[in-house]
Amino acid sequence: MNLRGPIVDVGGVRSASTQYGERDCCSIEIRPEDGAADPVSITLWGDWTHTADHAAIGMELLVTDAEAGEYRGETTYSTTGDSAVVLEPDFLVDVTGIRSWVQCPRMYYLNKLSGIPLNYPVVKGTIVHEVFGDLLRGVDLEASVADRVAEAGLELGILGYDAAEVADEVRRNAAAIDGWLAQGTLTDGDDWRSEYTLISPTYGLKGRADALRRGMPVELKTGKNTNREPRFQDKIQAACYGLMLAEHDQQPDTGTLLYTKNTALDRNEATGDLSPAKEFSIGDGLLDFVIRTRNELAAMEWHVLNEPGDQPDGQSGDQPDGQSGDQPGIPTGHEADATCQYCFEQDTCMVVSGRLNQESKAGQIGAPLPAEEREYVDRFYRAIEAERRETHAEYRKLWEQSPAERADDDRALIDLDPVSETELEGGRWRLEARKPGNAVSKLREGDVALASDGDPIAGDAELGRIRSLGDTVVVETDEPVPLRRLDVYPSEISVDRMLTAVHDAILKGDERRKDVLFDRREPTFSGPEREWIANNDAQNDAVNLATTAEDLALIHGPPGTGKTYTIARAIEALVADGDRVLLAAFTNRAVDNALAALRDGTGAEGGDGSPDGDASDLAVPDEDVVRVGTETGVRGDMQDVRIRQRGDPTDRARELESAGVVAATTAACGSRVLREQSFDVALVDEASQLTEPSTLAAISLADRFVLVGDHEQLPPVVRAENDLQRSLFERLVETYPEASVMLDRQYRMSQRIQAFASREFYGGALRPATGDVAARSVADLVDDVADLPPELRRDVTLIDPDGTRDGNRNVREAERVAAIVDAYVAAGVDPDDIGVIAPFRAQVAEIGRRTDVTVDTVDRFQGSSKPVIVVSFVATGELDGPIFEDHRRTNVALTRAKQALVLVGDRAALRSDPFYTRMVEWADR
DNA sequence: CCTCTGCTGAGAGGA
Repeated sequence: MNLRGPIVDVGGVRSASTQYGERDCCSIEIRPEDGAADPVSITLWGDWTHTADHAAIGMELLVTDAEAGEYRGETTYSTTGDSAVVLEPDFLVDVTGIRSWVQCPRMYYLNKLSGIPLNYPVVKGTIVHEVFGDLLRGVDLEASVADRVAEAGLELGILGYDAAEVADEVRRNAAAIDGWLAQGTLTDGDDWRSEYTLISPTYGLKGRADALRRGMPVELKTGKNTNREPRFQDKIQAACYGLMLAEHDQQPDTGTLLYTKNTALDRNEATGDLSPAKEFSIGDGLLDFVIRTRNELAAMEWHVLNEPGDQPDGQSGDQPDGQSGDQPGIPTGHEADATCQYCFEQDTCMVVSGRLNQESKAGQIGAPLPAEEREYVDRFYRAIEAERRETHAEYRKLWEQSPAERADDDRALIDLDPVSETELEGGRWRLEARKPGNAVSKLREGDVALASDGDPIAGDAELGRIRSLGDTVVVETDEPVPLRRLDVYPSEISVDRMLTAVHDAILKGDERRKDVLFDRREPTFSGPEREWIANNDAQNDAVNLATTAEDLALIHGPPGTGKTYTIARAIEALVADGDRVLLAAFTNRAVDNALAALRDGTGAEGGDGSPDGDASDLAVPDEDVVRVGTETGVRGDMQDVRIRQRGDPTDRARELESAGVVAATTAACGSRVLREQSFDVALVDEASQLTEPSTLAAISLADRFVLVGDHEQLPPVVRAENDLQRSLFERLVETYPEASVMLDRQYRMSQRIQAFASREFYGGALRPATGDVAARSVADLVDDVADLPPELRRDVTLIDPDGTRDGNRNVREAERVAAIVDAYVAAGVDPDDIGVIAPFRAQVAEIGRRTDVTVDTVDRFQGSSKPVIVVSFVATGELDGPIFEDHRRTNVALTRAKQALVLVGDRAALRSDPFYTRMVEWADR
């Protein structure tokens, strides 16, 4: 039987006499998650006491194949020969993490912190792996090499390599594979599968095997190994995949490692140490070792989040015993018996240890960073790791949900009806399935998703890309799978990139920059003030702030104040001054919006936000602009400036390096290619929706930076509650008010509509830009106001439909909202001019069933506007819940309207809160 | 109780 639950007590390791002789054992008490409230005792025998050494109260423990026994009238449990003991099984460790951990735990930490930079061996390795996959799929070697080298054009170009020399080297590596395959190893009976994604809920592991041959893992290594044996960490990697295959009821007993630099195929097989393929047996002992190693790693990660430890204050840093006593969860290297002298990470290791004053086996180089900077790294490291845990929770949905929960959840499409599996050119597959009824999900075209036969864990599953999501679902994969289910595949890329951004900014960052970030130095400005924008002083000030900043400038743009227009003018001005500019934002939509404004020389939304609506004469020519992003991420009309990865290395690199303006999401700023670029100025839009580390990813690439945002609108989207919730923009606006300017004239809302938001959020400073804007009224939208029902003739109105909240819906309110929309349309308002906003997706769906106009959540409405906005509040009784407590969300909802705003909600519920009471009084006036 | 977008998928090397 399997036992699982949080640990409530860990006993000491003792020796016991058994029929097999003296054996070590250790008792652990857990509170089983199912059944009785009483803790149960489990005795871990033999090598599992190693895991007991790493266990702590509060950790989750799983013991498989435990055996029940009786001791002094109580049922106790113990491990058996088949048992596995797993700590924190919900923490999904990457196989590559285990690989580096067995070399040295500190290497695991360093890889995570600093990321793997753009370098040639790694890029080449990736290409060889792709060629390997192609060969297994039957693609011609020459065609594959040419194609895969071309695909890596941009990265190779940045590294200064030319296609022919890379192709030569790849060909030599591939020849070793090809030769091995041809040697007769690939017999008729062989069944191959390339790039197999594996997730193991039992062992808390995930990863992707290069290939399976007859169910046995095959790992490709593009390096050389002249030893008779495979490298230990390589064996461990392959063994991890073997372990995870147990989840599929397969028990591989052999692993193969293919070292492609070992090209001496002509050597005698019997003596030939240089054969590329090395086999090894995967025995139970090795698998148990893998699990124990994973437990060590998972335990260390648990300590990061659950033991705050001393602040690294510079005094308690040197722990003589070699333990990272004051920084739990930060490996020192003493855990391993690796030799630092031979380690390629030795220098990095010593520098990081020196900077952060960490204990490390390799020793320290250089002076420690100031305590406040070390504290900063520590704080964000923890916050980001907490966010990683939340990502792991999303993986859990792949196996944990009951069918009913799954039907409610929108992270997967289930009960698909497979239609066809078609082989494409290059051996890939196109899977098609019919979607039942009106199933909706978070999946989007272009997303990477897990296609499966209905069971993504134990069944047949392939990672692929969604091509189409109409009535039929189309997915492209490497191997065919009966497409019955499609799941969102959670990605840790965002958290990984936040971590490297903190590393780059603090450990490698410029001192002057850090002085400003840590409030040790006031930002300065120099140079002449010029007139860039007539008729709007705040916008003009904002551009001047951006052009004269020697450190940073902050532009606070409330709703409708012409943020995008100002950004475009600021970039033009900077480019005119000879600066190279990075334009970044959190979402692809915001990047493309700002880029569009820059390219057509006006503001977005047809000049909304521009004082005169004139095109600028400084417009940046298209050939100087490059958009970095994926094909599906980038808007259609920006594809012409999107840089392709594929192509001649020299051409691609020149295209990027010669661009005066590079536009990308902050996530893309953390990519290996952009981390190699540098800019004079980084301008970040939607900065108030960015976590501090994400902002760092963009601004670390530039000497100076400009942040544009509005901290009175929506904050960053994060899963965990911690330091990531506050944006750098908000922090800096508070620290350096004199480095910021607020755009105070808005081009959207009527006087009546903007009054509440202006008073509540902007200290009354927000005002209509012109008399025409102020005078906007519902009368502008209809021939005769008398055609509207009396309550809708007002520009702002509150309607109480006397409904009842049911979960996240309110049916009666939804009906009333639909009736209001109908009344506007009947009076002659264009349905395209009406938008409906609700706090919950359930209510959005409820209203959407009753009307054809745009209905969406607040979050999705941010950044756009409509002449008529109807807001459904849903709540009755009490206004509890964070969705109402964060008033910024209400600010966004109310400020989408230009001419007419209708609030639909329960008057009594709204009056239960002072803020909403003021809103009701404003609407009723 | 909830809202939500990024990621080319992860992982690719070196005595």
